[in-house]
Amino acid sequence: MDFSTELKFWYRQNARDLPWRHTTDPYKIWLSEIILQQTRVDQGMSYYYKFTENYPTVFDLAQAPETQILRDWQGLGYYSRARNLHTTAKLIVSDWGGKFPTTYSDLLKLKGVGEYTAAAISSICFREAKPVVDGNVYRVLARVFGESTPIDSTSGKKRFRELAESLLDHSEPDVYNQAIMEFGARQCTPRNPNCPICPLAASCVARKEHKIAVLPVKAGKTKITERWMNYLIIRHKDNLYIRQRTANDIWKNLWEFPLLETTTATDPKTLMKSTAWRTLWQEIPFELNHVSTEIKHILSHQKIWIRFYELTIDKAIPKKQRHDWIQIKEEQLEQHGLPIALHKYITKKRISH
DNA sequence: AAGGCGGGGGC
DNA sequence: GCCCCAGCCTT
Repeated sequence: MDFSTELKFWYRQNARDLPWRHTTDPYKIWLSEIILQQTRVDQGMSYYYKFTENYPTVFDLAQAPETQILRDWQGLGYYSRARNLHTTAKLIVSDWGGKFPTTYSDLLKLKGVGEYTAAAISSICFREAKPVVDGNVYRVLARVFGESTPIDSTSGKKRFRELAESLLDHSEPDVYNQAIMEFGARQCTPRNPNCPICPLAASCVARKEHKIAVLPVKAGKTKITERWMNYLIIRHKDNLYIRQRTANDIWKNLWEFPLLETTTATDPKTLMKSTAWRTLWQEIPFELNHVSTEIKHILSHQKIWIRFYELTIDKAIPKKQRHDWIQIKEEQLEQHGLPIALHKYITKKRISH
């Protein structure tokens, strides 16, 4: 059996029953593909159900306010996906009459749809012969063919794309593409692949040359930067103050409490004597109720130390001194998408009360 | 061509 | 701790 036949044979016996495998509706497939970018199936599953239920059609998604979409995306990460999701939904309605484009090249023009996603949608929904090249495919091809060009280099991407092109099953691109990804996710796993029962073991170069552990090769190393965030949870009766993060930074367009970010670790005493603190409060009287311990929050490229200051005030902060904060009722907080570290802190508080 | 962008899970 | 996940966009 050749490569694609072997993979499809394996797939028909080992495919998981996943909800997006029961449809070829491009809207649903698009949703699932965006959700699954850099995301494990197990993690994305509940979000797929949430989005298909809350937004059954592209019209529902297009009409929804972005804040609501970000709230539903809360916790999934890479929030540009949610913003682009909204942008594209609106464009599909306005320029395409609510019907998705049917070709790879047209799909590729959509915000948030790159080569991988365009190939996935066009092959699964329209059987266009375009190979998907995702993390799974890099791993399977690198091992089976002993390809050691770094997958994060320009030349490596070209090599793997060409290799994938040459292997693509043109008669069933939809089945083949899902087969090779499923094979990478379940059989040829990053660590401890199940080589003893692998149908490709006999021809696998990495297996023969004992390179399973070193393939695929990745060249780049991400630099981790540290940040210190001090959040002010300011209560006035049953009101809270929040602001939206609008800068080109992590958590863009999500909501947060008033923030004092420092460039080094700063203990509460020092922070409350700093000019930043005094500038923020000016003459407003407040009562400090609680200061949390430092909470470590790890992102792929940042290590963030978060401390929460819980305060109450007797009089609402005058508009002039409110910076870009808005005042909301405490129960309205859940209508806003928060970084998951903030959401967890608030939720835990509520339970402990 | 390189770097930024989340959060969770496996080991 | 480190690595990886149905990647994409910006500079």
